[in-house]
Amino acid sequence: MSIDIYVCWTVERRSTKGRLDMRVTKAQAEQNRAHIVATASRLFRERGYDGVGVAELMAAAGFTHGGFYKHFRSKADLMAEASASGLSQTVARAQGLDPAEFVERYVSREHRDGRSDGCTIAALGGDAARQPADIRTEFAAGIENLLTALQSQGDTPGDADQRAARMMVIDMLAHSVGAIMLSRACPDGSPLADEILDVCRKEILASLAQVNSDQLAASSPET
Amino acid sequence: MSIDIYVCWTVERRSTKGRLDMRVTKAQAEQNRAHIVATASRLFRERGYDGVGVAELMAAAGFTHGGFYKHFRSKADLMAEASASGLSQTVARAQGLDPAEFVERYVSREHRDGRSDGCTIAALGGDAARQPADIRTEFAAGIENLLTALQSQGDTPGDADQRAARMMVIDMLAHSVGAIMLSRACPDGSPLADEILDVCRKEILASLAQVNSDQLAASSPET
DNA sequence: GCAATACGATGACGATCGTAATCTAAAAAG
DNA sequence: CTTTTTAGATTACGATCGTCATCGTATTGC
Repeated sequence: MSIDIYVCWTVERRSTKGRLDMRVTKAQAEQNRAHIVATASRLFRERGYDGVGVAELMAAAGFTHGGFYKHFRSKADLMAEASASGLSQTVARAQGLDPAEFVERYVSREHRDGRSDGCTIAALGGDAARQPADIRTEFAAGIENLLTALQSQGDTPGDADQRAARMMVIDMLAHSVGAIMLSRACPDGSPLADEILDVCRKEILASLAQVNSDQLAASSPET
Repeated sequence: MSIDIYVCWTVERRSTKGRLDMRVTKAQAEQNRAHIVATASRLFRERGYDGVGVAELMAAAGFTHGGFYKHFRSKADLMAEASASGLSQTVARAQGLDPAEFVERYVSREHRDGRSDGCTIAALGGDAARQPADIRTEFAAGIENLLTALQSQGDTPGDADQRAARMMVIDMLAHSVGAIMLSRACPDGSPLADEILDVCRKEILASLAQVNSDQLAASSPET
């Protein structure tokens, strides 16, 4: 997943150092741009929007800071794009998972401890709330996409109460996000951090199971 | 609530401008320090730890930035103190509320739209995860205090399964925090933002009611 | 092939960042 | 009363911030 196929020809290029300045194919440039966005998405998740500067970001992608504004109109623009990229990655990973499977992976120590490769909502949701409208719009779209992805795999095949399924998924997502964020706010080896995760995973799965059994009961006419 | 009794003698003082530099009572200094912490707690909640500089912070409190290091060893120190202050405010407000009352106030539009006066966990939890250990320790302590405050008012009077009550409160808190953060990440007038809040409030209250009825059923010996 | 284009490097800009030294005068200590 | 202490203002440090101007060159459009 998220293989990051980007071959580091740029490093080679920069190793030639001094004066061998060479221009780059249109396709290469596009690829470079995508690589910058991917790098930004990772770095922002790790240290927050304000925690990474343009220069450091470009350096991490294998470039100098000068070329930045050939690709993006501002840092805020990149923030929006990197957010969208990260969010769609989360959506892609949720595809084909039923809610219980999603929760099992989402509310886990591995996810909590892997900020840079984890869910953008959990990593940057708190920061996004303070950002301009276009970034929050990306978040809303990402959340909406995640909802439909999770709903499509739900156990409600198809009838009028897809509304109930949507409600269930919204609630489950908020619950899972809250569990991760609360756990991450605690010190690293903290017992409370693990307790929060374990308790919430159990409770969320239980409430999913209960919804399913309610549905079963509703579908059988008697008792 | 949180009346901010701090009388603005400092403004008067600063209006005297130029050369009337006067020293301040030990009690005044202590009061000033507390005021700086309170101002920082509010500003940090509004704009994040990285979103407010020392100079702006001191100016907001009515001082120049020079005196800062007479009160705090570093900005990180103030961040820890401001966090602790904000967290204990949240705990104080939760005192005497049963879980349902807490949820009703917490998972609300008023709370979501009032970042600077709202819960520190919801406002800075995402940022805290990226901060040094001492700040996360403050958060863990604050969360623990909030848990006991909410548990003390729960409907479980006192027996061996206080563990169940604790689990319930942990789960409810993570759920509520997630709802607020998710809603805040959406654009200002967004329907999704309100939908998340409404759905989650309803579901959290429902699950609280169910826990209560389960308890009732368990306490009565037959059926 | 020639001219125009544009990616990326280099360097610099004003502003702001966290931190610190210096100074002043009144409160605290004696 | 004299001395010491210290809260807070002023000023300044070096680093970093986001942004931009300049330039060179290889790619692109003709």
